[in-house]
Amino acid sequence: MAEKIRIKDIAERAGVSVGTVDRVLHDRPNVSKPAREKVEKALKEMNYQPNMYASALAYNKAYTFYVLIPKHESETYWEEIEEGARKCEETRRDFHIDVVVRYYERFQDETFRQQANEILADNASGVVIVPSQLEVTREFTDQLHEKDIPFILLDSYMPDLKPLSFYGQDSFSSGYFAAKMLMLIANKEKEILLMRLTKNGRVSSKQQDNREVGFRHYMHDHFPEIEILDLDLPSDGSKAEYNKDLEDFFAEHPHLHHCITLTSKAHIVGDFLLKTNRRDCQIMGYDMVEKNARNLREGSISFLIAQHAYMQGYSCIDTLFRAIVLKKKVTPVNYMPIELLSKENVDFYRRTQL
Amino acid sequence: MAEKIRIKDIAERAGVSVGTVDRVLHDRPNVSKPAREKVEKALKEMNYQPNMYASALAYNKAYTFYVLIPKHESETYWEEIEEGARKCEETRRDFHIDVVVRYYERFQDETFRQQANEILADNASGVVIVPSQLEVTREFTDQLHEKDIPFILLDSYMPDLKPLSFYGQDSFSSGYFAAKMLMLIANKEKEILLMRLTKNGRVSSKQQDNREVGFRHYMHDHFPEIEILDLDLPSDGSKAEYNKDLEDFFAEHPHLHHCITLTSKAHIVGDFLLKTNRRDCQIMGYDMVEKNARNLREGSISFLIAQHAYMQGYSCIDTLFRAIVLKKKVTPVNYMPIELLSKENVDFYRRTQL
DNA sequence: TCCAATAATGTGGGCGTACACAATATCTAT
DNA sequence: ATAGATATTGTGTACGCCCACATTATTGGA
Repeated sequence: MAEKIRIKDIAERAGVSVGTVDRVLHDRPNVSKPAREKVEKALKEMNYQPNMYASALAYNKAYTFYVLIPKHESETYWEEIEEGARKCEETRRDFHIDVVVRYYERFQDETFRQQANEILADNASGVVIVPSQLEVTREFTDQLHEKDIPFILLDSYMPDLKPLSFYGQDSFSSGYFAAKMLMLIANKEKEILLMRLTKNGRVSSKQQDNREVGFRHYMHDHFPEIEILDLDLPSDGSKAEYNKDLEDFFAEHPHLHHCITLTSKAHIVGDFLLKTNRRDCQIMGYDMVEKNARNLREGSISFLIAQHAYMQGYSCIDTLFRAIVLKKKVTPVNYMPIELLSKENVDFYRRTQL
Repeated sequence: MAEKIRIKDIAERAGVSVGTVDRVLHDRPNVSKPAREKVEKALKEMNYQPNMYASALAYNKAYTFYVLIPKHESETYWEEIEEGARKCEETRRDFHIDVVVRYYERFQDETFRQQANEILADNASGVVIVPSQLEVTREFTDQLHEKDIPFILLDSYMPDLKPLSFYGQDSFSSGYFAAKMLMLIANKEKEILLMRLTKNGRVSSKQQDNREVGFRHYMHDHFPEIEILDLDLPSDGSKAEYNKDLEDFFAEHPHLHHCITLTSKAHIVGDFLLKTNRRDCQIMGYDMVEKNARNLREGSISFLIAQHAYMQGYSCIDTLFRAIVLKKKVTPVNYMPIELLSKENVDFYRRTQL
């Protein structure tokens, strides 16, 4: 059974004191070459693994991790991420981990900058960032690099910024997969609807954009003859506006039977269909938020693609923890699973396996 | 921000010594009623949460968790479970957790009994059991109850045995879901093939059996006109035997285009189809083992249903750990997600999110 | 060669908790 | 009231590691 090797055992084997072993372990100065070599040899031979709990206890140091994400309402993808992060804070409580969440307004760079500056002023131990536009995000990460503060990118991958790690879904593959699934039920159609959320005429997130590329890619390769109709809804519209837009659209296209959105707002269409009693249209969308789950169970949404938002939030904080507190190496790029949910398996989709 | 409240702080607030607080915390005798009340009041008011790492350090006690599973080869569902359990052992190493895996032969009760007895003799702190037949399993769990050794059931749920917890997939729902997915691609068929693995003419596991119930249930409800052809292969057959049986079957049924198996052996059919160059037959099966993954990527398997075997092994050990070492409450029934894998999303299926 | 400066090494206290044991306080029977 | 038993409370040490400080060895300059 795996013997517990302590620093003391290493010291004895190497014929030095625990202080010297400690210096070697932490790469601190004032160790003679022969001593260092003896210790390193003993370390390797005995396969020393530090007891991280004793270590954390002795350090007795507090860490503050900041999370910078878009402002959001309840029952959203972002909220799930936040809850996952909070859960990790709780799990690691005994290591003195504090998680502070800060919000910025999408498309308002100033709010991003302001929050970024506050985080910099507060001397964070690490940061999780849901990127805004590349340039304004870079302003922030450059300063973080300067201050040697590790950060993780969440949701949107920008390798140029050299993050410690990335968590999110491969949007292209996810859109590609979504198309495949939609075509299992819609392969006989002449036209399908792609509902998008836009802000000032632009698609409202890089994720949505990339998913669309993957989606169209699949359609082009496998079903070039199917026409993809676009319907853009304002990302900050009201229920009434949405219903009017949808009403108009469906009036124009009475033979439409399949609709997909690459956002978490499938429930807008689902509610509309239920309300107007259209039972001959199937919908597909993203994210296991409560409103979507309800539609899925009732049958007004056929498929959802989920991405373990809760787990993403959890993993980001836990990765900062492992990198900064435990000083372990971490995986630089983490694509989350692309999961298909339907009425039949949605009840087994769980927040976390732990 | 969350202030760290220590036993010492509680002692001061309650006006007693740390020893008394310790006695209250561990429900040990020799505490006067007024003292106990003062301490409990302070505990509640200050919301004391023990530092489990300091606690583990002080306990300095070793725990041995046994895992009793069927004997298996590499690249199987069982092996993944074993690896997950090992991973958890490593993660919790600093708590002195040892995981010992024992194997029994399926359908040979004697081997199960023998391993069970050894585990009992070794004084396990906790046990994870993949159940054999109900009665022989009960013999074991009765003794565990008698010795107050907690155990977790894995894969097959037997509530009568009163386990501490259960991990596994809901087999009925999983078979039901499998049928739905198969019917997305096979809804125009007159007949489909259900390939089963049997031992002495009986289906070789309770899981497989229950999945079949769910599967047939869906078919009966939604596609009663489709004929389900059975083909039973021996669970311990050779590649040559399999190929011969399949050859015979396909000769008899030249118009068969869809095949499903509710076991992890879809790759047997996949390899056969590749080898005999039959490109017009689509397969569905279970479990993300390497052989299946290869077939999936090459296109000879269309869908797999996965159940996070690795995570199941991990969670079982971690649950024993949380219950026994940390003395926390644990969830009694844990159904794992029912996940759909296809060529397009298989690369993002990950062993663990942590 | 000797002393001061510096490099190398060793030692002890503390992190929060558990538990054995020492030190009191309370009670019972004489 | 007092010895002796028992119930209650307090204290000190250990767990493995980190780090400040004390101690010892080595070096270089006069």
